[in-house]
Amino acid sequence: MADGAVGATRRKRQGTSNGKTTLREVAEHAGVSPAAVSRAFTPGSPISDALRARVIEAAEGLGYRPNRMAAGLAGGRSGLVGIVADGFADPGLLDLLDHATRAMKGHGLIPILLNSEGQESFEDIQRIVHDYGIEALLLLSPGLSRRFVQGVQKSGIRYAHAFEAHSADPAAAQAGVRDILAARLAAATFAERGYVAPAMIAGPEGTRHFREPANGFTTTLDRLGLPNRVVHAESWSPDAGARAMAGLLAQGACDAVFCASDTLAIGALGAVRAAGRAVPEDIGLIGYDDLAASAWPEIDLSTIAFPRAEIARYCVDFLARLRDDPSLKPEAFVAEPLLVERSTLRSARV
Amino acid sequence: MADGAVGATRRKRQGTSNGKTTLREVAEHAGVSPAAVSRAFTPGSPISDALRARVIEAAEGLGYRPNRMAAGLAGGRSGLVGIVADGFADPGLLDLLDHATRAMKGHGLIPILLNSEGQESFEDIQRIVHDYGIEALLLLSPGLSRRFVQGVQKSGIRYAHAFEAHSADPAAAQAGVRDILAARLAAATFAERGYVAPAMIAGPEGTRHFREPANGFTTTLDRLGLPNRVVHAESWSPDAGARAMAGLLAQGACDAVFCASDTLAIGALGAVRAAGRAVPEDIGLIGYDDLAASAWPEIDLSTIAFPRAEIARYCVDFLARLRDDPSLKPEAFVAEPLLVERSTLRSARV
DNA sequence: CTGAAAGCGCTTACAG
DNA sequence: CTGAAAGCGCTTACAG
Repeated sequence: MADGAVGATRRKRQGTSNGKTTLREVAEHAGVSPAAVSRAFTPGSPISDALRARVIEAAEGLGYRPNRMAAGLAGGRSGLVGIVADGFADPGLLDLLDHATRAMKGHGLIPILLNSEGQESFEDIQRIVHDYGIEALLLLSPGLSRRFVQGVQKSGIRYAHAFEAHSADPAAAQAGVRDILAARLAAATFAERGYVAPAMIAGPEGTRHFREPANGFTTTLDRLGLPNRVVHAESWSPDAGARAMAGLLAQGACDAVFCASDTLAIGALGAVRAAGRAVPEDIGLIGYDDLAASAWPEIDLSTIAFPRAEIARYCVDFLARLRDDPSLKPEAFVAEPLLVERSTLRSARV
Repeated sequence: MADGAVGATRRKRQGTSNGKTTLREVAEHAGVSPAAVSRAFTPGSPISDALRARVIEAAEGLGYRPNRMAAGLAGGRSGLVGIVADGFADPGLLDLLDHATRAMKGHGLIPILLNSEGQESFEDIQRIVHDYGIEALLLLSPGLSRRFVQGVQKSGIRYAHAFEAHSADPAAAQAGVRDILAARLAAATFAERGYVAPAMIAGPEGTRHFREPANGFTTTLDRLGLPNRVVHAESWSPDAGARAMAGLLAQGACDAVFCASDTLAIGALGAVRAAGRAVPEDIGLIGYDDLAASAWPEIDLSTIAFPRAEIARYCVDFLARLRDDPSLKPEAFVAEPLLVERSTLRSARV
């Protein structure tokens, strides 16, 4: 019967049915068991090609789509992955979000956006993961505390981590540029361009990305016999960058500044100009991120690229593979820091 | 018994249980029916204060949290709302996302990020809504086609729409600035500042935001007896803005330009300077959005504000109210366009 | 490879 | 107000 009359149920219920075809109806129309329908839609399930074909045909005829919530409940595979993000003032996040969501779509994964701005503790996130049967977490947040990351680690929740890249024996899947290498590159570049007193504006204290790049920066410069110093910005905003730069300028004695992010560098750039100093002659500037805005002619910032597209894709692909093979070992994708040459750096001495 | 032994089930299953307490266990510990536990957690359910208190106590003791997936399946209230977004190159979206997700958290709603960039048809979105029992849609996308919006409308899916604001008899909940008023304000401002040949760089043809602002712009200028013209950018990117501006400049005969977005205006600004013309003396510029970047000293763009925080919050709050009262009628929140005065406009004639 | 059955963790008409 | 029961739409050991 084409009208799909289902065995009389005692009462009409609302549920999420939404007037949509259910697995049971497909089973009846195809003349198979419900289990067969389920198997037909589950890759790797034990089912013959013939049976599967029959099911698929009936399903298409009825416009059937498995209800993922029910599948998640029954089988634990909701297809939901939580994107933990903060730093909503940094356009780089938007880019990451764009790439990550596109990659997820390719894997049939659905992104839940977990805004961890402010003091979202790991426990809060963990609760949501439980409440919704979220399968994995994608950490897209540079501002995550060590405590948070350790919490995720211990919880056993699957995850991948952008903004983290320790090539040796990673504790979890991660992808990123190694901050220390970026900092070394910046330091070496300043030296090569003839700057003699480089400084660094690092991110706010307490961030996981603070110590490593600062070390890379000072160590390299020490080795080259150049003076150097590191100050912190109070946040990642351009304003914070401008204030830090103003402070550096007030103390004199610096002619090049590496900023831990492009947002910081953009603020610093404004501060340098406001102080009547010339970029890149008086002051050289290197950012870190290569935001779209950094390429605008008004900004035109020399910076170290952070390959957001590759990193987002790598993390999502890893999560998708992990889903098919839970025994997968953590891996790291380490991108090389790359200098994007624009106008805030003197050219190399010839 | 504190160990919560549950009646012997025939087999161990994995499910999403995750080792977490279930409703049944709470019921047993509290010595009440499962229904009572469910009711205790559902505002407005028929349950005595005494019973509820007893349940809540047991629940807290066990660290119980209702599984939202199961609740969604059984009751149709998943708490999931889909954010339909595109334009991931525009930082304004990130801002909107930030405000919307924060507002949702306040209502216990969870955001699913639906990236509609490219050609995501309404049918695709509808499928996801079904698959996951998404309760409502928040349209945060300026680039949605009329077809898409009509599809949502007809589908009966609940939604709220940012970037839309027709005060009279709204067909659905919407919030935004009326483009036509923004365009009129820009036109009037140019006239007041003594510009004599204003032009407008509108968004790409085909966008829902094209015709209305263009009309507002030209009509106002016609009435004031000033020449005017409208060109389209090929996209919303700064590059597209720069190309449109270059085109305008090449033809001469314009001394002020209203851009349909700040991203466009930022590109236009670069093009004006690249052509060796002075802003705001030779060419006045007004953008639309008031992005964070527009306030950077290097940009310092005069623009018409789009109150993203209020708009995002309004939409989310509406969705939350609609959830509690499905009979709620659609409403519109119309924000007044407001000129943010910066350096790309001559000052008023004295 | 298949099907019947139990179960995932909740909700809600129904009958007190 | 309460509880027993049926149901939401799927999955997966179990026993062929």
